Amino acid sequence: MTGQDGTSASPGEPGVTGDLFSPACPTRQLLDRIGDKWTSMLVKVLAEAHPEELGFAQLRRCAPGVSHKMLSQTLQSLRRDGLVTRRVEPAVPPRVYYALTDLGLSLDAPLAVVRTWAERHIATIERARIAFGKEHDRG
Amino acid sequence: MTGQDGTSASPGEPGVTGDLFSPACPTRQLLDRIGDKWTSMLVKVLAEAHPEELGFAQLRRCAPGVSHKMLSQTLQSLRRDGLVTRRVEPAVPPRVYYALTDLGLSLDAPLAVVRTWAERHIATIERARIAFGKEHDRG
DNA sequence: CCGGATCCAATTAGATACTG
DNA sequence: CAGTATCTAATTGGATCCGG
Repeated sequence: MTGQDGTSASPGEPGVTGDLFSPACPTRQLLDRIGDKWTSMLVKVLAEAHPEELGFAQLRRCAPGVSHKMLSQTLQSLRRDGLVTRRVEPAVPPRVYYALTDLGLSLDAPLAVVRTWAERHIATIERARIAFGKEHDRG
Repeated sequence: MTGQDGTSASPGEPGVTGDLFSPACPTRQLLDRIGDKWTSMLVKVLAEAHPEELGFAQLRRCAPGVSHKMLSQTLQSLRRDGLVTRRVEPAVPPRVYYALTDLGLSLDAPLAVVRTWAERHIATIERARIAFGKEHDRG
């Protein structure tokens, strides 16, 4: 599973590091998790609230369009990865509170960098899309 | 599309900005694109090669596991968004070369920040996963 | 109120085949 | 070799119900 690429890369090939790119690579898995539709949103919301905890229903309101199921599921993934904590208020009806761990909080900055890039360049990209569309219309 | 959240947020609610979170928001679309399985990988590969162009087959080798179809598709998306250029060598058999635009190149830094975070914390996260699993095993 | 389970619809990705 | 279309298999996400 190491250098066995078979082709042993022609001269023009850039550094095929082989670590980030193997499908089994844990970093890849992590990037998939991060790239998940709701993960970045929840991290942002929880980071802004930090160190305040947020209830399930609150989170739901903060992420318009998220279903009951997906929220539950995403939160569990985050919990599993040690990014958020979960606290159950022992009452009737029970309320459950979520917050970022230190690790989860540390993820917000990197994601913010990407968010900023997106906000900064979205206009350019939309223009590119329109231009691309026009280019495609006229055969 | 501005402040109309309906619920007018109870006091404990954090800043529901309402811009990033509406499903129709272009920044959201962009984040989805960025979070795509192959986008970040291709941007990295092309950024490392920059300003050298890479051929289709080369890209394929650099992204193990990507199918012919997905690579084609992802490259077209990137092209559509003005992140990569495409140059066709008029020969038989034809070769096609891809490279990042300035915009595409500028995306590499933000993504690198996330990659770095992932590489730096993957060990901790894997430990968390194992611990979480153990926690789950014993009822 | 929270969250897991089940069922079902919708989206997505791979394999194949065909065009330039 | 590069790219697209088509068909099909697998995955995902939403609605609903039930249990804690």
